Amino acid sequence: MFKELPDKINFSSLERDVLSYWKEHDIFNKSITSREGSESFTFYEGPPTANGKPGIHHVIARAIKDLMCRYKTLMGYQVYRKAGWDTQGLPVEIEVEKSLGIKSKDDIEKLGIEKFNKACRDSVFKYLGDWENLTERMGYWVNLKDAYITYKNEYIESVWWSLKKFFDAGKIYRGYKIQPYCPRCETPLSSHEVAQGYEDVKDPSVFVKFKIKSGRNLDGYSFLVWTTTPWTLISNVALAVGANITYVKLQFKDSGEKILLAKDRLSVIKEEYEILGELLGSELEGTEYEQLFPYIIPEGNAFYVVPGDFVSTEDGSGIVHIAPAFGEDDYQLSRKYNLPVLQPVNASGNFTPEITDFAGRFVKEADDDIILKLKSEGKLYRKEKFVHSYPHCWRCHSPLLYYARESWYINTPSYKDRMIELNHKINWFPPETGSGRFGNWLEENRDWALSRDRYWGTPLPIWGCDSADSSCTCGVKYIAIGSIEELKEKAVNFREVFPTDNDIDLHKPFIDRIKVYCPKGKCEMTRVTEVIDAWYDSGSMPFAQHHYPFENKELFERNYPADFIAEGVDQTRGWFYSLHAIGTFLFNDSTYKNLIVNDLILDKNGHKMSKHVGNVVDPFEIMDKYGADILRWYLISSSPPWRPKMFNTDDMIEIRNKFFDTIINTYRFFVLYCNLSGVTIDELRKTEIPFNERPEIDRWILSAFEKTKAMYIDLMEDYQITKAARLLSDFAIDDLSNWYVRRNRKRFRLPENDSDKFSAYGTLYEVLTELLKLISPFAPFITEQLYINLTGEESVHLSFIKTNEERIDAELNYNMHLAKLIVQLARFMRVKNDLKTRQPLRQILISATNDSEQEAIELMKQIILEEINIKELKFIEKNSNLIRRSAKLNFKVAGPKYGKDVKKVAQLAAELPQENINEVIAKGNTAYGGYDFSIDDLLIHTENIEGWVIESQDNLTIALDTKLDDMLIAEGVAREFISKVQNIRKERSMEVNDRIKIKYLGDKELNGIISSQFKYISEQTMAADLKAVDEASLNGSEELNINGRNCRIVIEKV
RNA sequence: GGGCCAGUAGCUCAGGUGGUUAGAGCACGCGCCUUAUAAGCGCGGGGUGGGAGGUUCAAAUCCUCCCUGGCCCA
Repeated sequence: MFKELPDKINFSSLERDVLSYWKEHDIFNKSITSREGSESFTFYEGPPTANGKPGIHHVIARAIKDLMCRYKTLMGYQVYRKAGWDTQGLPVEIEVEKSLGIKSKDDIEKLGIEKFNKACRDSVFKYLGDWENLTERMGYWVNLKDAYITYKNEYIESVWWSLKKFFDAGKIYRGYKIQPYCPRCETPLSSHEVAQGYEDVKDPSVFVKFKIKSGRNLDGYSFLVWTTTPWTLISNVALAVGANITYVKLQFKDSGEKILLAKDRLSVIKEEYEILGELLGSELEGTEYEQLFPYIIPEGNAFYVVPGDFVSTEDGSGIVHIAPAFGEDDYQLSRKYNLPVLQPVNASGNFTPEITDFAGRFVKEADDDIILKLKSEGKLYRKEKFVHSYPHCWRCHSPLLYYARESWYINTPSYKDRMIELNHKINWFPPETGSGRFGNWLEENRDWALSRDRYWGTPLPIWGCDSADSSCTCGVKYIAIGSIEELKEKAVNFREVFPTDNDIDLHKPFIDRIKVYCPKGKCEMTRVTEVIDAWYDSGSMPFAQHHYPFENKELFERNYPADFIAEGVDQTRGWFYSLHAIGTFLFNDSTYKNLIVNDLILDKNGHKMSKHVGNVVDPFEIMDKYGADILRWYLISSSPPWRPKMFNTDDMIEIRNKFFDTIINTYRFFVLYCNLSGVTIDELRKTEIPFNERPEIDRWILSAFEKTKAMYIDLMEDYQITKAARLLSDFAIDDLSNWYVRRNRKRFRLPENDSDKFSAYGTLYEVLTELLKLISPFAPFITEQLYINLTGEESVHLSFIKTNEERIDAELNYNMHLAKLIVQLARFMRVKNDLKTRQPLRQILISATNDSEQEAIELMKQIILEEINIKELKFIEKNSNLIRRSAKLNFKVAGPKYGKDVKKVAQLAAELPQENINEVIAKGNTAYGGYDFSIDDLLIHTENIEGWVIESQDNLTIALDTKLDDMLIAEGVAREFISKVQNIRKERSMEVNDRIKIKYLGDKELNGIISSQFKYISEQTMAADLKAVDEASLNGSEELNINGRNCRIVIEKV
């Protein structure tokens, strides 16, 4: 007996049952061990930070990862799936700062780094439970027990190994550069961190007047200068102009004030003016002006005009203010012209005491007062506010400042070309993310700002000579340490800091206490203070997760590079980049071969989900309500994952009703009849009918299924998961359920030993079980339950997808397509002529366009006739002169042939006389209006068949014989009567094999018809008794309308 | 300001190497089929294919510009 399903399935509880089954039977583990020795499919898990709650957007990425891994397992690959956690870096520190009520680095120092880092370590897995629950509940198979954790010594050691490689190759250097800097966290940020944090803000936009000191005929003029960061004006040392830009001298009509600006930027001047002359930027070079804010008097030459090739006339005034400490271009210019650098801002972003008016104030907040001061001194021309996107700290949301700072860099541009080259090998889904967003990023690759002036991170394993500048003559400034072993060897005081190996903790503050000997042995070295960017940690996971190269060498090599990764689009310049940058250098190969990028999940109305707005969807709630299968199916099938998705729960109901209920009901149907007739799995095996002996319709569904499977595999191999899901849905609903099962219901009720019945059982069984395999990567729960019930095997996820492409019969598929088309047309005609399908008709007449089509229809005859309830199918001779046809030009063929004449030719084709049409059908071509038409040039439609009502579509034309005789009418009545009885049975929830007694009373004619159809009606309705009775025996009767005749009826269960 | 993506029915989405009635599902109305189905089928209403140009015999599809939205960058 097959297990029956309850009428109402609670997906959520079914899924929980499956989860405990998996756990109990260790199915996940078996899905890996059972593939021992097979080719491996390598997947890398991008580590999430477990100190934030998981959301719905995590479900989509994990659903994608899971389904590809499950699919590859079904295809026979061995797929290791090691989980991982990103546990270090600023996000963790910020959480801890919040919970400890700490606001700055000073507070951390006061608390003590040891305590602070311990708190970080403890907080890392704050939401671990939520993450594990989500992972398990949604059915994401990943090995959580053996997860890599980035703060572990082993992990850090591998990272050190890689850093030493970079260092020894001369790729890591200490540099002085303008960096985006978070004044709150007091640390520089890497470019990919900056990329995370753009926000729209309202900033001041001011035009300032710089008064010219002396110059050729420029006395009394001021330079008009535009800036959006007034606070940097205090540090101004120069102005830049474009050498080839034309500038104008103008005078305001009202005030008489004289101003200089680029000619192309005159639109910024609002009042009336007069132009007094033009000159080129190059002529302005060297012009001196008065210092705007004389708080600090710099040494050396300053306050004059220099040329800058970055100056444009796109916005502003065409004159750019230069503050070398606060801009990349500015800094480069200061190097070139030996300009002084004014840096009156401290590490917290506050003005230093020299700036008397603003001392101690945060620079951005001083903007407004600086503007006021400019105004009161008559130096302000105009101020506005404007909204633009400005980088903010991606964790604490403070606006970033651009600072000249010293820190450590990786010289990634030195191998940028190789990164670009290797990127071409990667299959990006969608490709435009790889070529556009990622490709452009590589093209403009910058040095990776590696170091962070923070605490909870992988310490940069670089030690510097304590006396490098003065007494020491060894000449070794810095060395990198690449392993614990190496550290032990070179350390001065290893056992003092770490008495035993168990005490080793590579983090601050301990590691900072270790001194090492200079390689020349003369002096001691101290570790630099910085930790590294946490993105470097995650980008090291391919090797660090296996503690390579210290352990698992072979394991790593077998699993590098990854065949597949998947994450959100926000990782493009995050994890995708760090993997690529590290992998390219270390292994000279792309770290991943294929990747699926998923976009954001928005709310129903296309807005970003945010706690603030309160439109966040809780994945647990959704899974409780609809189930993980449906959620997963929805996320993958509703639109390609790389398009922003508007999350709408209504769509999930539709998916359940249409797709999942159809699968489940197909299963129910199969099980119902198997159990009724006592057919078991064993019996199915014993009674298997050879493929070639099965009826056409069985061979058709198997052929259609194999075709679907082949397409599915093609799509999945190409990571087209959305199309694959839709394909399965279409097959299950249209072909399997609504055509095959519906058409063959009767065969499932045939008497016991009928081979036709066994063929139907066997066919449906096979398609159903195999189909469940294909669906299982997407919806792992329900498929598991049904598959186990059907096969008695341990798990669908341990099975193999096998192809039987030789069963694909293209001709048969086409024939069935034709049959469906004819059926559709016939139904349409019935509706038009008010003839319901239950009324049998005498004959259908079909005009086939050619012999092969006629043959095809002949083969499908039985199916067509049954489906539309017609007695006979006949063909009209294709050259019968009863047929009136019309022709239309086939543009696709005729277009290229006739070119400009095509319109004229189309006109001729439309008016082609009947004889010519007949000729072209008979001979293949005909001459008309000076053109020779071949059959391929034309689309021929049947307009009419004399004496018939017809309908046509494409090349098919059908006619119905709508005349009824007594026999047909009687049969129609019988079918109507049966249908009514069946409906009553259904309403009363009778079992399929319950026997009944029917008493009825109609008019004389109706009674006659029913009794003449006695056998047919009794059989169909499972009636043990069917008799006409009189008024008196009709207690509790129901009133029926049988094709316009009244009839009363009583039905009783026997 | 630059890059990428999207704009097709009230909603969600197909199609897209140019070929002349632009499709599906949901929702709405009418009808049909059915003792597996909350399913299915037919018909109907519903579309300036974001807008404007251009190339072409022919553009939803190719090109240019613009508009709107999203993401990314400066």
